[in-house]
Amino acid sequence: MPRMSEAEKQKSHARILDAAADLFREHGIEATSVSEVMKAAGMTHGGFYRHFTGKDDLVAEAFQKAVDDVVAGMENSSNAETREAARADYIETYLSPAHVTNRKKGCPMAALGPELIRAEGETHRETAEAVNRVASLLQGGDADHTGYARLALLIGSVTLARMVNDKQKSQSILDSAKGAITQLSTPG
Amino acid sequence: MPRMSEAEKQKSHARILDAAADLFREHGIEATSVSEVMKAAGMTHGGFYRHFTGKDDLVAEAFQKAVDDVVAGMENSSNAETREAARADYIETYLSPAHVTNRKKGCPMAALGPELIRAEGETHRETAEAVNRVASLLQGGDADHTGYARLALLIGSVTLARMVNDKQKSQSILDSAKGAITQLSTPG
DNA sequence: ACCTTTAGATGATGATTGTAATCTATAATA
DNA sequence: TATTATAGATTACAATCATCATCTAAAGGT
Repeated sequence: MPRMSEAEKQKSHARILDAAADLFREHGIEATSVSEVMKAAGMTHGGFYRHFTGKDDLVAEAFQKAVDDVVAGMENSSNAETREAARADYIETYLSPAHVTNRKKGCPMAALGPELIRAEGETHRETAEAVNRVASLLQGGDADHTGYARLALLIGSVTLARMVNDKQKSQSILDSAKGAITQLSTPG
Repeated sequence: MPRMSEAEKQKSHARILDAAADLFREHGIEATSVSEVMKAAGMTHGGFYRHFTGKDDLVAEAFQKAVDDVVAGMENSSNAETREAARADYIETYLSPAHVTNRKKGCPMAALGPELIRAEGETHRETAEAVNRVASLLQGGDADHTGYARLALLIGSVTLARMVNDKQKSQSILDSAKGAITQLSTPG
């Protein structure tokens, strides 16, 4: 069928990236094959290497995209009058049952964290950068240093809520996190 | 070379389990092959199925063992005069640079959480149980419901500290977690 | 002492993996 | 319009995977 316009190639590229970001978050990076990704993107595996140098390259780009989407979603939050309101919105969404269930569209750090730790090169650098980027978005002001703790609480809670696989207990975990995260802001 | 006494068989079984628990935590479950585990245990891959029905079985047993070790380590903590002191010890150890570095002997929930979420059957049940068991050990009294939040903070913080791969930032994350976890006890 | 049982070794199984060479149809260029 | 460059399809590759059949040697019961 090829060849196609430059714009269409970019569309293919984006489709591969979207499929990869979803599949990686849902089934893990190691458990997802290149051909699964390509099939989900509506292509066969052969064309993959016209877009990426290898699977590692795909992982790096897909993770970056997932993080960008999450950050963008927070920055132009619907009713983000103040930055503080946007932050509260984000936390509310993060600690929702929907986020616990919908892994493939959820936080890439929570889904892939431990797997990314073992990554090297570009992926590794991006991982570290993503942590710092999101943590700084979560902290209150310059004097506030709770960004890391907030992010840790979010990531840890969603992970635990997914591990218990019991709606009621899952909700208890989310509630516990909500209660805790408010305590972190007010200086003790 | 076989056959050996029942006691020696159990020793082999334990060696396989130890090797698996280490390798899974260090490289992940999917990324670790049965023959890698057997080689680390000092055997060839063929004998594996005399001990386990399959890899899933191994995962379940190895995870259980890792959790048991962690819990036991907390319960007979060296200077565990009060239960509260043991808890404080555990948190201190958990939020140490050594724990961040030494993945293969660290918390199995932090290392394998997202991978275990996708597990089924026995492993899945054990995962849920482990969360509840450790969370209840972490909470103060009956009136205290911060166990989940504390555990989430621990798991999330070690994960983040491992993701940044920068000693200084890693330490900042641990410090942030220590500051946060003390705030969780005192009723706001 | 003989026989049965079995832990672990050896080797083969078929499936799946990441990567690459080759093909082909078409869009861009001249 | 004829040529060229290339996105994606097809097919092939060697490696690795989990699992299993078979072989072996030695331990335990008789």
